[in-house]
Amino acid sequence: MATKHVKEMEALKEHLGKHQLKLTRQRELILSAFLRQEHITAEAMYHQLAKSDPHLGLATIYRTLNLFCDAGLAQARHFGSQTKYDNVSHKGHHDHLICTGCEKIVEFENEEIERLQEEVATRHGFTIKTHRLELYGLCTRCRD
Amino acid sequence: MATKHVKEMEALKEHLGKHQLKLTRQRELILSAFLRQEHITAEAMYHQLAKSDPHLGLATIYRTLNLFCDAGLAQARHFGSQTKYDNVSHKGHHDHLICTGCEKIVEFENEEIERLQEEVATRHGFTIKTHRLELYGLCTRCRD
DNA sequence: ATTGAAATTGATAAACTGTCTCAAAATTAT
DNA sequence: ATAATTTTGAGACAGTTTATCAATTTCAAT
Ligand SMILES: [Mn+2]
Ligand SMILES: [Mn+2]
Ligand SMILES: [Zn+2]
Ligand SMILES: [Zn+2]
Repeated sequence: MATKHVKEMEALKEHLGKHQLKLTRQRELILSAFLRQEHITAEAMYHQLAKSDPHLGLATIYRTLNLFCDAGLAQARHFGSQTKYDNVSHKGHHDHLICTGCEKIVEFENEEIERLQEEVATRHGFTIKTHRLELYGLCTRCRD
Repeated sequence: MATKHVKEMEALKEHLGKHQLKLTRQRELILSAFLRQEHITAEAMYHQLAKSDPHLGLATIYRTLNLFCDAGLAQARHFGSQTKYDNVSHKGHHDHLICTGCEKIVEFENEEIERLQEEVATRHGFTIKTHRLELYGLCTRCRD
């Protein structure tokens, strides 16, 4: 465990240092759980961690996942009814294909689309900071 | 008022007819208000209509705007914290540029992007039903 | 190692948005 | 007009996330 997720841990520590925040047992725990999962919700992580740490509060998980967003490790996504926290620390930015049949999520990047987005923005005098592209449909399996 | 929004009124009536729903004073009122605004929230409309119709219930507005979505006149968007109802009756499908400085929203269409989306989906075995593309950034005015 | 200021936590209350309930009212077909 | 059916409005309720605050933990300075 000391060998895994070192880079992300460093990134977190750097953010903490810059904002006079502290490194706690909970933050380490939640980071480790976060990096082990994709597109996880705060509640899902709460129940998952409750098995080994029954007293970890839900509020702490929300706070910490939001902290990861501030630190640039995570990004909040609004697919279903609950916010999903997406790991963007090792992968860079990416967008999503979402199957409305089985909830499967496929990540993709397409720099041609990204380029055209810039073009559209420029044409309207905008400077893009972020964007969100989600394609909803049916995967192969669910189409049959 | 009899001359305006006739087409949308017809579309609504057609949907009502097909689903044994009734045409009420509230539905006419809310349709008219809806077509007068862009990207409006249920609450904003509630307060707006309260001036002339203090007893129009918030639930009725939510129900009716959702009805418009079913009828294909409206589309729910999730920009801010509240759902915005977007008029798609006369315009067709479109995506959005959103200024995080002044909340300005610019609509755009780009069939090249749409085509590339299809391509990405196909490559992953998906059949797209809908999609959502939102570009967040600063407009000309807010950049200075 | 101890101290103490500052940040964090966990439990829970509260906020917020949207839907559900249900009796009363309105609509539409007969 | 009558009656069957749908709709409405008021408020209760539900789901998700944030705020509150006393107790605990961290960490920098002794
Ligand atoms: Mn992702
Ligand atoms: Mn729009
Ligand atoms: Zn599927
Ligand atoms: Zn602006």
